[in-house]
Amino acid sequence: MVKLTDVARAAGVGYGTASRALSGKGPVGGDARTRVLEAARSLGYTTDATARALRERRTRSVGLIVPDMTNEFYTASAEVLQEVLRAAGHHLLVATTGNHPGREQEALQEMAARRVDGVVHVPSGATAIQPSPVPVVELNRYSGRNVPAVVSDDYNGVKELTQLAIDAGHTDIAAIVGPDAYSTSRDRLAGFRAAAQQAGFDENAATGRRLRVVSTDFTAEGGARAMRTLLADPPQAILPLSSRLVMGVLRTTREAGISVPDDLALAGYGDPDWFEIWGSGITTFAPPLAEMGAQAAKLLLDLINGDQPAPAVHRIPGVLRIRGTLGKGTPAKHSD
Amino acid sequence: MVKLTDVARAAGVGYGTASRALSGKGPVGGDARTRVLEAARSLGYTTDATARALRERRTRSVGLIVPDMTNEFYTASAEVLQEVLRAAGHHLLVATTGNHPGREQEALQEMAARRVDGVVHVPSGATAIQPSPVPVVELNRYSGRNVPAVVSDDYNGVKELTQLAIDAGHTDIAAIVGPDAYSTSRDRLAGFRAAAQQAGFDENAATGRRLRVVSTDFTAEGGARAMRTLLADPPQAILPLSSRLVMGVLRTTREAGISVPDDLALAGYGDPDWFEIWGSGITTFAPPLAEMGAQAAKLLLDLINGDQPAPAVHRIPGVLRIRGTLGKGTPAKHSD
DNA sequence: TGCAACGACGCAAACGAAGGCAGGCAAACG
DNA sequence: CGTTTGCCTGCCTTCGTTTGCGTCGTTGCA
Repeated sequence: MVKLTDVARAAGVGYGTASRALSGKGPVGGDARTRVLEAARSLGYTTDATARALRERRTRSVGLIVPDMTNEFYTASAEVLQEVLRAAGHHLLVATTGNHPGREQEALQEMAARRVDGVVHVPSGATAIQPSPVPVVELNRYSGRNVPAVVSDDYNGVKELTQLAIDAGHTDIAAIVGPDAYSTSRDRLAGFRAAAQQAGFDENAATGRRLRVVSTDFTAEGGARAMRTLLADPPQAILPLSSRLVMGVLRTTREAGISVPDDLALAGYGDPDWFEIWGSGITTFAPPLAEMGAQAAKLLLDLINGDQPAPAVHRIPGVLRIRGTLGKGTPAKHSD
Repeated sequence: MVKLTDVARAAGVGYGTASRALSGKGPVGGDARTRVLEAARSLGYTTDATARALRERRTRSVGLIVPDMTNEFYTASAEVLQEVLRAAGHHLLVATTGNHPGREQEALQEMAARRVDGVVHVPSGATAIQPSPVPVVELNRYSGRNVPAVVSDDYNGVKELTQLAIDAGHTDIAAIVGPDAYSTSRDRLAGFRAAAQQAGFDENAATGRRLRVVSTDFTAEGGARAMRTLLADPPQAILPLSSRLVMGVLRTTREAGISVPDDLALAGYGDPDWFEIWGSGITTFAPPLAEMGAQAAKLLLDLINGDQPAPAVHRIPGVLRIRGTLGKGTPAKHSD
């Protein structure tokens, strides 16, 4: 691997001069500059990022810690996050946790050991995670630690979505949510409850309007299981509040021969591209994944540059996609 | 940030001893060892990976270069790739190219500059990419350069898939493929042609059995466009040979009010989870994405360890998923 | 023509860890 | 009791880059 001293020797200058010529900082004669540049080009010199990182005390890299890389919910944000960071000269070090607090802690330590300039982190709910010595921005979920977070405005999104189901005339609505440990579960559930209770729904159907909540894990299998238990006394409308839960619910209805929306209305969460072409189209709340990624990147860059943004939860509004799965009574407003 | 000399001072030993105690290499007294370990623990010492990388001339990190992070086709491999590499003590540096040869070249250089120990690369078809000074394994596609590659056995997979369509009784079959620059397009197309021609299909329907091929780009929009042009003279069966092309085709048939499989039989490629629950289930060839990721990781680890595997294309067999979209004539064999 | 000032450039130190080398001390053996 | 052996240990150097400092030469102004 050709190094700076090789370039300097080839150009007939000291290595300090070569360094300055390459980096563009500090005064260097036009003649020497062109000789250095030419030598570097012809030798195929590329500056050693490990040595530079040691000297400069920064790596121009940031860590991304997500539960897994196959979930569009994370990768859609990650894609634009990566784009924004790359434009700012940073590269991405990725680790997955599978939602295990142990691996999450491990990943955080590994990132710190590698001296990344910052970390974007989808936190599990674990409270035992130790504070990181590098700037951290939370994405998708917030942990409650004193760290800025960028999330979707799930409370209002799911509230509106629920209102949509109510407006469609359904009087027996069930929501399926993920584990309470995740802020996403809590926010979505709160939005659901707010809309339903405001419309007079309660658990006992005292008013003739009934709401139910089933909690499971955030997987298709969890959704399928939850739906199966619901089958004993099926609601009129089901709200699986994550795209994987939607998947699970649809597997179960399919097996059970239940037609959506004819036998059961459905409104989902998330907007993977197949929602549009499934049956009559799945009505859903689409979180602003791209904007969230961009926002998280910007926040982290600010942090890296020494600015101290208030550690707050940034809730970005998403959009309702009104399609066919809520049945005939669905109003056409809000659609885009 | 606490460093080795801090630990050594706290433990009352020289920093060489501290280094040996921490790394476990070289003789160190039991007493000194425990003092060093204790000091490191209480100070929260974590060895500086940048300094270590400079000295050891390896980073314990590998680069992953993919077109984009939102495509399940890449992330499903990446997930297990990451798993295997992590188990071997390597971490992942990720770059996306958007299939731009320029950004691909740039990413390769960046990886080299960061002195990654190796690179896993989904190559675009560009021939102008310069050889990398670090070990490279190609994934999903092969470029023809002298580099080991791990791909799905698309030729045989698509050949069998096509045979399935033929066995179902369809006599007018069209395939939609991606750009010829990608090995995936060429292999899938070759498999399609092999099966069709062997069964007496040709472009002119001279034998009463007609095959058509439409080439477009590997996006849903490309698939939708291709399907729209096909609508002027619709085939009996359509084979969009990537999951995104399937998505595009289904968008068009939906808009046009064409029922799949009643009006048009379909067999796809890839197996995103929604294929199972779309309509009667999408019959498809599922490439072994997880195995490919694992295999690529193992190959790269061998390369890093100095072994020199023959630079060959490893084709891993996938599996046919026989579901409902090929229509009534579909035989039940081969299913799993 | 002399002096000052500034641009250009070489040399050296530092970033933090790892490993070679040599010295010291204790135990074991003659 | 002396010597050797071998483990333990501390110090020095190295990895490749950036940057501060000192020096030299040139130029401009009086």
